[in-house]
Amino acid sequence: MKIATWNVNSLRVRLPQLKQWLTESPVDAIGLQELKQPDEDFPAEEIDALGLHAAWYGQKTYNGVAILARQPLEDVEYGIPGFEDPQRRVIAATIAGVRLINVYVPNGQAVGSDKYVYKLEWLRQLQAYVADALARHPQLAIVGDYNIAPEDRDVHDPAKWEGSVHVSAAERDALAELLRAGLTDTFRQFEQPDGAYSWWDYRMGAFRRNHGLRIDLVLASRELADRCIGCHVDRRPRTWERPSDHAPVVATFDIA
DNA sequence: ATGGCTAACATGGTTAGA
Repeated sequence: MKIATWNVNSLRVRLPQLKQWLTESPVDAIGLQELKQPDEDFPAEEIDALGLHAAWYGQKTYNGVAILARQPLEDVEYGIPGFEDPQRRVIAATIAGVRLINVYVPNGQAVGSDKYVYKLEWLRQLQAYVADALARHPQLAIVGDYNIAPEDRDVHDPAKWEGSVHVSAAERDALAELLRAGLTDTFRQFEQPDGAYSWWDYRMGAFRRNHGLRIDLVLASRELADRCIGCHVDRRPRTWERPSDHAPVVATFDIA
């Protein structure tokens, strides 16, 4: 079973690339972030034509998340229960017995800003949600754009980024808390090349120079992590015409 | 050099992303 995550940065613009990538690199399930479109614009027919089931939770202009899967989606949940949040950033579903939560963690803009405060509060809400989900679902994967680089090796120039948003201690602590609760960063279960990132700024030739961050993650519960047999970033779509600034990340599990 | 690019909304220039 292959589970992927991809921040498409506008599903309207990126639909052709999504279709191409899913055709070339079939996965069993994928979490998409930053749809940037209202629910009524979701390309349901085109996704159906790919042979995929889907659930989506969008909004105009900003945010928006979706799950696509080969098998039907069961027990779809929208947002974090009990957390009133006008920003649509979370969707969950069960696929072939695996619980999949797809998240678009707030950017945070700058340390100390209102958006940073919101990001940290949002992460606290996510921690509680995840603790509950882990208790209910032994086979749990939480994929998405975390907007946090877990460690300095996930940052192209740690000295330049030190203390700033995406790497600050409070953000990394929040992510570490998720891992302590019983999740594994599947990417780090395996030997990886240096400079493996999942996002590169559109500016400054950042992709060409590999000036990136690894902020898109596939986290897995113990039971699922034990069956994980690989995880990689697929940089190819970042080389295509009019790319998303994020690349897809794919984890493979030894499950039917 | 604190910008550089891209997308949405708008239909020029602002907001947001990371």
